[in-house]
Amino acid sequence: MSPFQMKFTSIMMEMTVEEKKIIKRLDKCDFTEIHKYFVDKNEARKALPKEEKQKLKEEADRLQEEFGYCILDGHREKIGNFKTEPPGLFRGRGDHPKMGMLKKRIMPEDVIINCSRDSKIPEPPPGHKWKEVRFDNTVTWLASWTENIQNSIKYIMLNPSSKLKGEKDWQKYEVARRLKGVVDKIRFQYRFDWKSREMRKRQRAVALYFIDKLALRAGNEKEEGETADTVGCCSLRVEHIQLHHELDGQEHVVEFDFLGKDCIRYYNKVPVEKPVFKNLQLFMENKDPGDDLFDRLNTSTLNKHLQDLMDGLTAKVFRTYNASITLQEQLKALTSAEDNIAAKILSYNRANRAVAILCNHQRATPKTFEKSMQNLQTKIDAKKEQLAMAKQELKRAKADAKARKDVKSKSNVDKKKKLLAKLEEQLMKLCTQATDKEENKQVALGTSKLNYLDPRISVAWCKKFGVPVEKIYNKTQREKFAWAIDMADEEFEF
DNA sequence: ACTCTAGACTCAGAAAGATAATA
DNA sequence: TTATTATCTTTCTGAGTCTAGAG
Repeated sequence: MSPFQMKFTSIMMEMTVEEKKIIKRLDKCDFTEIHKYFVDKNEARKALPKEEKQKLKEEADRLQEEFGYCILDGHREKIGNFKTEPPGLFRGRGDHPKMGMLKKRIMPEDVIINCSRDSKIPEPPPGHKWKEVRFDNTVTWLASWTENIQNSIKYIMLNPSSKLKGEKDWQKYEVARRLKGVVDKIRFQYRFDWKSREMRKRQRAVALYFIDKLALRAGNEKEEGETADTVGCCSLRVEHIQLHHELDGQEHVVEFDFLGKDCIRYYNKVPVEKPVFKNLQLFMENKDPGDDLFDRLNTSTLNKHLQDLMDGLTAKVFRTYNASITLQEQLKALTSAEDNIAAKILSYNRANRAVAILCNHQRATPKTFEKSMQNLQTKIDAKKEQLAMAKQELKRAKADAKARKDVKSKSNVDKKKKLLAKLEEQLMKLCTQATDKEENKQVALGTSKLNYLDPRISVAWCKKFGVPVEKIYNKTQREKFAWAIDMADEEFEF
C-alpha cells in the first residue's frame, strides 16, 4: 500500500457511512476551514484574560498533584509522563511512510495498570474498566497501552529525578568508566582484526573502529516501509560512503553522508588508517549502492563480541565513554583558574559543544537567530566607538599631563587608562559571545548534557574552579543529577 | 546457532510554556 | 512602568538500543 493509500484508509476507517458517500477522494477536500478553526482556537487561548489563565494553571497544578506522583518502595516519586497521549494525526520524523495516519484516543480499556498487590489500585473512570491490572515488580513502568500506528507499547514511567532512574544512570556511567580501563586493549584488538582471514571479523573490526572513532550508533536493521529510511553503523549501505585516496591534502579520506536517528544528517569527511581504507574498498567490491556495507555483520553479533571483551559492554557504551572522556579532556584543556566565572562557563560550553559535535547532536537554527546576531553586532559596533573615543581622551589627557605636570592631570590619565581597559574587556566579552553564538547556531547541547556526560565530571569541575553548580545545571537538571552532586568531590576523575 | 519478535528501556529535537531582558 | 521580545525550561512523543525467549 502506498503511503497515501494508507493515510486515506486510516481516515476512511473513522468515517461514517454517510461521510463515505460524500468523501471519495482526500485530495479534493479543502482543509482551510478546519485549519483556521484550530489557529483561531489557539489565538483565543493566548488572548485569555490573566485570571482565566491563572485558573487553567491552577487546574493543571491540581492534576499534577493528584496524578503526577506514585509511591515506590515507600517514597513519593515524580512520574515522568502521567498522561496518555491524545489522539491526532501522526507526523513522525523526516519522510515517514505513516505520516498523516490517525492516532487513536486511548481508552481505559486499552490501559494496563502495573502496581503492587497490596497498593491502592487506581480506579478506572466511572463506567470503564482497565484492560488489565498486573503486579509485575521486574519492570519499572506503572501503566502501558499499545499505540495503533506502529503497534508498539507506550509506557508511563518515572521522572529522571527518581531514585530508580538515578541509580540506572549512575550504573550507565560506571560501565563507561570500566570501558576506560580496557579501551586500549580493545583498540589494539580491532586493529589486529583488520588483517583477519575472516571477512566477518574484518567487518566487525572496521565497524567497531567507526563506532569508537566517530561515535556512530549501532544501527539495528529496520522493517522496510514501517519507518523512515535511516541507518547507523551496522546498517550503513555502500551509497552512504565515498572513498577518496586523497582529499584536501589528506590521505585515505572517507566521506560519510547518511540520515541517522530522527533523520538527522550525518556528513563528515574523515581521514582513516590505511588498513581501514583498504578494507572498505574490499567490502564495496561488486556491490550495488543499495547493498549493505557490512553484509556479514549485525548489531546482535557485534554486541555479543563486545560482551566477550567486557562485561556489560555494548555499542552504545562507546558513545557514552567517548562523550564523557572528551568533556573531561576539553575542560582540562580550556579552563584557566584565573579566568572569571563568565569565561569559565564559556569554556564549559565549548567543551560541551565539542561533545555535541562528536555525537552529531544538531538543531534547527533558532527562528530569532539572525536578528539576535544583528543585535549583538550593533552592541559590538557601539562598544568599538566608545573604545575609540576613550583612546582619544587618553591621548589628550596624556598630553595635558605632560604640559601641566600636576597631580590632578596625572590622576586623570590613570582614570582614562582604567576606562580604556574596562571597555576593552567588555568588547572582548561581546566578541567571544558572538563567536560562541555563531558556533552554536546549529548545535544542540542539551542531549549530550542530559544523556552522555557523566555529571560527576561537571560537578567536580565546578568545585575545582569555584563555579556554582547552578550556573551549569538548572533546577530540573540538578534534580536529575542529585546523585552526582552528592557524590563527586573536586578530585573525581572519570 | 540462528532468526524473529515483543518488550522495556534510553535518547532525540521540536514545540509549547514560563521567565527574563529590553524597549 | 508596562508591553514586547528574547531566551531558557518543560513537555511531548517519536526513534533508537538492547535483551530475552520462542521456534
